[in-house]
Amino acid sequence: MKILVIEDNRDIAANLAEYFEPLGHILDFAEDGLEGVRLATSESFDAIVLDVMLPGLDGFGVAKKLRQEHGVNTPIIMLTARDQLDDKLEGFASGVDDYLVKPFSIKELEARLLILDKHGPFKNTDGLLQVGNLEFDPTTFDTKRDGINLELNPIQRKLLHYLIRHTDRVVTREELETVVWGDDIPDKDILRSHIYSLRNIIDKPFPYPLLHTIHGTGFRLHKD
Amino acid sequence: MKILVIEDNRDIAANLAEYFEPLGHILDFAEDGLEGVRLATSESFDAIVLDVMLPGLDGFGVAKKLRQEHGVNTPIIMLTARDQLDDKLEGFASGVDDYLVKPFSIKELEARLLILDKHGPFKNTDGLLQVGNLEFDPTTFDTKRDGINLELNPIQRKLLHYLIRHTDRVVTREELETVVWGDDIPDKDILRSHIYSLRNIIDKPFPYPLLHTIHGTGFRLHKD
DNA sequence: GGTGGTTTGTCAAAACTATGTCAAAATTAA
DNA sequence: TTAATTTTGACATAGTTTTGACAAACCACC
Repeated sequence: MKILVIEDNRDIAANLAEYFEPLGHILDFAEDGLEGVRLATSESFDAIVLDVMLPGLDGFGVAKKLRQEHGVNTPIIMLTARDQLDDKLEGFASGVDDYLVKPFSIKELEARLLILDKHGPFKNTDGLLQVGNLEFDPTTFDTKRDGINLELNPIQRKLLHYLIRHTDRVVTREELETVVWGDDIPDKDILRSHIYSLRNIIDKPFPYPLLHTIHGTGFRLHKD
Repeated sequence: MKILVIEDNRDIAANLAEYFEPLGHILDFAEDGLEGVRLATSESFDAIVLDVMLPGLDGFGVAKKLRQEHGVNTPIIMLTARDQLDDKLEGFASGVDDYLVKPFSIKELEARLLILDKHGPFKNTDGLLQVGNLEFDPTTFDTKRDGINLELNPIQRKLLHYLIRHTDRVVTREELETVVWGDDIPDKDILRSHIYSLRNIIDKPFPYPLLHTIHGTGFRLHKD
């Protein structure tokens, strides 16, 4: 299984790695809530282990953000220090799938993770992002408009993924450049070419465009 | 939801009825293990609430019977008086999906039932896995496509097993490398050769390929 | 409403990188 | 030792990204 661990306590994180990695699982770590959200939305995992107490955005916030804003439906197990019913209910209300109270047994965590894995991909199809008739599935990379399959290359995918997650909002050129190149933003204005080619695929063959230019600022993906 | 409650304590049963029925759920009751098995196999439920301590066949026995002998994969939530790790692990090993320690909060039970409902019945994982006409049995390693037996070597098996468990999802090179070599990922790009040889076996002799390359990211096993 | 500077769109060729292919060498297991 | 498996490297191919040059659109100012 590929598991995302969102936990600021390095001892716990190290323990999990030590136990699960030799069993053939792949763990990724985030040390705070926002980093967790970033990872959970940019890659695909089989499960997320989420601590409640985190610097910045707490566990409930992370779960809500993932479920409501990003349409991520990866199973989440929440870890908490307090065995309080209200915490659990708040967790479940935030979209959490299971709940473990610290100190927890790593074997119980394993058993619960395996259960979540067995349940497999969810029956509902959210996780699928869409604007109007354009849709993008971040786990399979399937991209369609009007039911027609579109083929994107890696940069086009990153751009569309970011744009579609921020549908209707104006996204600056710098944001997009950071999404694609991280901190090594090229000095030339290469983004232009990529936006051009993205448009050729997602807009050109269709009656009206979804990707609009905001002169002097950036771009905006929206219907109408 | 339609819920089967297997519980010999009438007070608890009455409480559950009192709480859940007004919420629109339908409850059926069994007072011992065998009666529970009989009901669970003769009707279809969305979830089963199962006490461990039962006259005759106990909860573990009921779960095992349902899963192994009757192939019932309705989600089961187990109730126990003791908060012992071994009990929980035995429960999970018997095929139970969740676990609650008495005295439990009825609201927590409700939250957990709703989650199980959202997940639906789990897929059988010890049975064979398949995509299209390709099948792989993780216990015997039998591999077939179009009914024709295929011979895989250990690395090819690991790759196929991982890919087929994540059918349709884009799997990164890094994931596959971790699956095969753990933390000692070779510095050269050896994976390429193994994918090549895996393809020679599972795709080359057949009219259309199932293993697709996602340039810049990894691979994806899927039909069409 | 024209004018000049700036930003963005267009496109194809060049530079680059990732992947496919295969056979021989090295390693490991029987 | 023999047989099977795994690694290596070399070359071919396919796909991606960058570049640069020109055109069009936009904006601010007169």
